[in-house]
Formats: sequence, structure tokens, C-alpha cells
Amino acid sequence: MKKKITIDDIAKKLEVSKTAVSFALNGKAREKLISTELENKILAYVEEVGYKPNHSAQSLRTGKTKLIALMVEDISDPFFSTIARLMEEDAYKKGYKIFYRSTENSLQKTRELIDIFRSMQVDGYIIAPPVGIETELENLIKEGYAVVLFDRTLPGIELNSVTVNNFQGSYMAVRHLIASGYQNIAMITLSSEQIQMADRQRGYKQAIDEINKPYLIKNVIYHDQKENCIAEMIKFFRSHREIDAVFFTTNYIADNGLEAIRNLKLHIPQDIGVVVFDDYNFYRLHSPPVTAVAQPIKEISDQVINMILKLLLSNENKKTVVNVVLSTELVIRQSALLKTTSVLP
Amino acid sequence: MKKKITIDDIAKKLEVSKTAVSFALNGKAREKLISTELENKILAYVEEVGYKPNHSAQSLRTGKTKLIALMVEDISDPFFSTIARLMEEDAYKKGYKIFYRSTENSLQKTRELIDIFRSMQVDGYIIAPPVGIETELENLIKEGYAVVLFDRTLPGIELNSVTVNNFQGSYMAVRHLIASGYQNIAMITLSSEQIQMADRQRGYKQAIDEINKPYLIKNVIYHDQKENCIAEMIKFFRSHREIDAVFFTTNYIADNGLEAIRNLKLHIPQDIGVVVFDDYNFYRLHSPPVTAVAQPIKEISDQVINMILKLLLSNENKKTVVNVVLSTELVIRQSALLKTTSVLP
DNA sequence: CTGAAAGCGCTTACAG
DNA sequence: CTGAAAGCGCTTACAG
Repeated sequence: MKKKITIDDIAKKLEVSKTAVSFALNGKAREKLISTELENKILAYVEEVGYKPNHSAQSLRTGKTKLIALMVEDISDPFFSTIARLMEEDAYKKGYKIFYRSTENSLQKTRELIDIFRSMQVDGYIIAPPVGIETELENLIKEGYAVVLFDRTLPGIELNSVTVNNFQGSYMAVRHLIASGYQNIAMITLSSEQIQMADRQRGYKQAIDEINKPYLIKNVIYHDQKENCIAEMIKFFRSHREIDAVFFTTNYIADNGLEAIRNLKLHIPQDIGVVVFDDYNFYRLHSPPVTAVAQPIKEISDQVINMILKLLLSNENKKTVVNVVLSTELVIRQSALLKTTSVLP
Repeated sequence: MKKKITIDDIAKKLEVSKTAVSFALNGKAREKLISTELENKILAYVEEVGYKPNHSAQSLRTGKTKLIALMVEDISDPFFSTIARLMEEDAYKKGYKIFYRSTENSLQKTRELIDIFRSMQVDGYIIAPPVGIETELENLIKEGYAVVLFDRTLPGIELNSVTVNNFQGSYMAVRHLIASGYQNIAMITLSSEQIQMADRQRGYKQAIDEINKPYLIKNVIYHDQKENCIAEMIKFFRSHREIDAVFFTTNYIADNGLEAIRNLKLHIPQDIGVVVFDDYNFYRLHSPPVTAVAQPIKEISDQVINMILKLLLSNENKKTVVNVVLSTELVIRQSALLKTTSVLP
């Protein structure tokens, strides 16, 4: 293996002190009274030989790795993978590297990941947290790490976060179904205590209450087999023949739900109207195209990175907790356009 | 920030030498003549206080980071994200962490990433390489890094790789169209020099040659706007009215192609048969479900991780180059079932 | 087994 | 500005 160039090599070659080299590299030349001439000479040589500082040595010395952990539910989910990509680009421009892994919404897996990231000595954590991880997050905060939540918050714990208005998004989605003439609207959601799911449910209930109809709610299990999940939904639709529209609260559920609807040979939007929370490239392609609540992905990413960078760079110990809430957008396609628009209550 | 426990703290507390602690931690107790009793005492204490070694210090000292870089075209592509997840799990069990980023198939971006990973001092590289990166890869090899290619190889450079038989997969796909009664079969592919694309093209041509039909090939551009790409395809289909089936060589192209077909109001499989290279959850859900060439994702992941671990752990300098080629499977659904099966030549 | 020591490559306070 | 020095937390060869 080729020998790596070190600061010592450069200092010797240039016959300067390695202090000077280090200062030049870190942009501290002016502050430390190094002449511009010397600074340029050093930087030119560094460029010429392609010197790259040893990251391990820097981290060991400074105690900072310039690494940020990103933990999402499932990195192969289009929502999370798109966000991850935006974040990594953004963070890199600021000198940070992002390391991402999937929690699979499992408490144990998340704990394992936190352990891994701890041993890697990451400086900060960006997390779409599973319920129950509160204590571990509090410990991270106590130990001085930067922590930012996104996608969901955790009730009962005060942490910086970036989320969307799930209540409003769901409410608008169900109102759209009502305005399109649907009356017996079901919601299929996860049997999960996650706050964003609870908020989506509240949005549904609010809209249903306004038309004095009963709730038609079916919970499915996150880790269930795809086939079971579909079978459960089919059973639900069969035992509630009155259902003429359905609101799926995640992509994941909608994938299965659309398959259930196909198995039942129901036609969208004539037999059943469909709206999904979270937009997805694929919905444009579906027959018919699926109406969805779109989250502002780019904006979420920007806000999260800005927030964590601010935490990482500030020295103050007492930090104000900031919770950013962004709005969603209803992307209307053909899956929920049934009748002429009725008058809403 | 809470003070981290170090090996020194443990040694002092237990009144043993830090040499002993280090040996116990690294499982070198027996070899180094440390008593099992002492070893257990140390390990028990380590467990109790939750000591985690400082990764930067270990890396600085050993020159190994136990980090592997994974570079794929686009981590939000379902094929690559699924593979990445399988690989990270597998590697972690062996004590390695995988860091993945998207090359976007750009030479410049890939070079930047290699620079980033170099400065992070990763021990090995797993790459789905863009054409033109040969020199950089050769440099990595020369410097002693472990390098494994997957998804595609690079002609003119001898490197360890795991790929599928793209020729055979494509050939079978087009044969399936022919067997279903289609006669004028187009191929839509990337205008790319990548070897896997060339092989898919060869498979198509071989099958078309066997029925003495002309090639109907349309190239699209990888980085093109979605809308342009769709418009290009529509133009192509309109100027070749004889086309009764189409073979898309990637998911990405098929996404756009299916939209083009919808815009043209063509019915699958009656007006046009469709087969895609690379399977995708969504194809089960599509109306009609899409026939696809499935790659053995789990097997690819296993082979790659085994291969790189072998490279990482062996001390020999002259290593035999290994090229693993796996077979694909044609998953037959409804998008290419037109007529009764005809007799193939 | 122990224990002192060197050294990985950096950063930075300090004396001049 | 320079230059010697300490120290981050580890691993490991070495003398006993």
C-alpha cells in the first residue's frame, strides 16, 4: 500500500513548521499571523501532492468526527430515500458526512443503531423515531449530542423537530373525498402509537364528524406479511359493503390496499375513491392516477440540515427547542373524482 | 458532555495493565497468555460500564477503519436500495460498516465520492461503476484497497465482480414475447456504453435475429427530463406503428415507457406486450401486472460481501480475480400474454 | 502474565 | 511567525 502523505512530510519538504501547515490547512493563517505568502506556498503544495488529512487523527484529536447519523424507518421507502439523498448532499457542502441506516420501526434495532453510531462517535443524530426510544434520546441530549427529529415527534419529550401538519393534510384529503361525492369513507392505517399516525387519524375524524357519518377505521400491522395485510383489508371491505371511498395513511399501506381493491374487482374511482398520504412517483403512473397528500420533501431536508448544523456549531449549552411544522399539498389526480362537486357543509 | 470511558480508566479501576485489557477486548487473551479468569473479569467489567472503544483511535493506530464504501447509481432506486440494505446487514455481522452514496452515473460525481471515501480512509469499495472510472479504480487497487464491482463490469479492466447474465435474461425475455405471439418487438434502452446495457441489447438482437425481424431500438438519455423522455418514446411508437411489443431494459425506462403507453391509449397486452428488465414490487400491482426479469438480489448481496471480506482479510498480495455471474429469472405476469403460445423456431 | 513505552497523524497552547 | 511538545485513545513489540 502506498504511503500516505502526512503533515510532517509537508513541513519537512517545505522546511516550515508543521504548526504553520496545520494553520494554513485550517484557514487559521491570518488569525495566527502566518504570512499570506507562506500560506499560499503551503496550500499550493498541498494541492500539488493531493494531500488529504487523516480523518481518524483529526477526530481523535478534536473529539469531533463531522459525521451525522440519519435513522429512518426504511431507506428503501421512496419517501425516506429521497430525503436521505437531499440531506447528504446538503450536509456535505457544509463539511459533514451523513451515515444512514434503517430502523425498521423496531425499538431494538434503533437501540442497536444508536450503539453503532455512538461507537463511531458521530456528532449528531437525525431521527424519524420509533415510539419508546425517548430515554435513549434524552441520554444523547444529556451527553451533548445534537439531535433533530423529523417525520414525527415524540409526545412527552422536548426535542428539536421538523414535521408536516399531518392533521391538516389528512383533513384536506378526506374533505376532498367528501367534496367529490363520497359518503362512506374508510381509513386504513397502522396500529401504531406514532404521533403522525394519530394526527392523520384526527384529520380523518374531524372531516367525518362534519358530515355526521360513522368512522370506518381499519388498523393493519406494520410488520405483517404482505399477504396477511391484503387479506385483512379484503375482509374489512367485505364486511363494510357501504364503503365508497378509502383514505390510506401511508404509501406502504396503500400499496397493499390497491392490491386488495384489485382483488375485489372494485373500480377506482367509480366503485371506490382513493386518497393516499405521501405522494410517490408511481401514483402518476397508476391506473387511474392516485390522488395523494404530498410532503414538501426538499423543504423538510433543508430545515433539518440547517437545524442540526446550528446545533453542531453553536457553543451555548442551553438551547431553545425549535419545532418546525410545514404544510402539505393535496395533489389531485383521478382516483377520487366521482361526481360533480357537491356542496360541503 | 459526559466523559467517555477509556482503556486506561478500566485498567486503573481493575488494577491491571492496559495491555491486558486490550488483549482481552480483542480476543487475544489465550494467545497472549492471559488467564481466563482475568479475561472474564475484564470483559465483565467492560460489559458493566458499557465501554465502547474509540473508533478513531483504533483506526489511527491500526490503519484500518472497518468501513466499506458502497457506490450505486441511485440509492432511491428500489433495486439498489434493497441491495444496499442487505449488504449493510451482512457486513455489520462481520464487524464492518457500510457507507453508501449515489453516483448518479456521473463520472465527476463518482470521482468526488472516491475522494470523500479516500479521506474517510475506508478499507474497501463496492461499486456499480460508471464507464470511464477505470483509472481511478486501478489506482485504488494499486494502493492496496479491496475493490469489488457489481451490477456491471468494465471492459478492459480485470476486477473482482458479481453480475448477472444480462444477455441470457434479455434473450429469455424477448423469447417470451415471441412465444406469446408478438412479432414486431421494440427495445427501449439507455444510450449508455455500460456493459450490462450492451449485453441486454445483445440478448434482444439474438432473439430477434432468430425470427428474422428487423431491430426496433430506441435509445433514451439517462439524465433527461422525465417529460422529454416520455415524449421521445411517444414519437418513436408513433413512427413505428408496426410495434406490437416492447422490451424495456431498466425499471427507470419502464416507468416512463408505461406512461408513454398510457398516453398513447394503447392497451397492455392486447395492443402492446411489455417486458421489463429488473423486477420491482410495483409490477405486481400494475394493471396489468408486468412481466419482468428478476435479479437474485439476496444472492448478489451475499456474493459481494463474501468477496470483499475475503479480500479484506487475506494478506496475500497477488489475488486471483474472481468474476461471479448469476442467472436471472423471468417472472411471468399478464403484460405479455397475448395469444396462445406459438411454436418457437 | 505485567508495565512502561512508542507511535499512529493530527491540533493547539506555549515559549521564544 | 517558528519549533518543540503534549495529548487525543488505542495497539503491540519488548523487557522483565
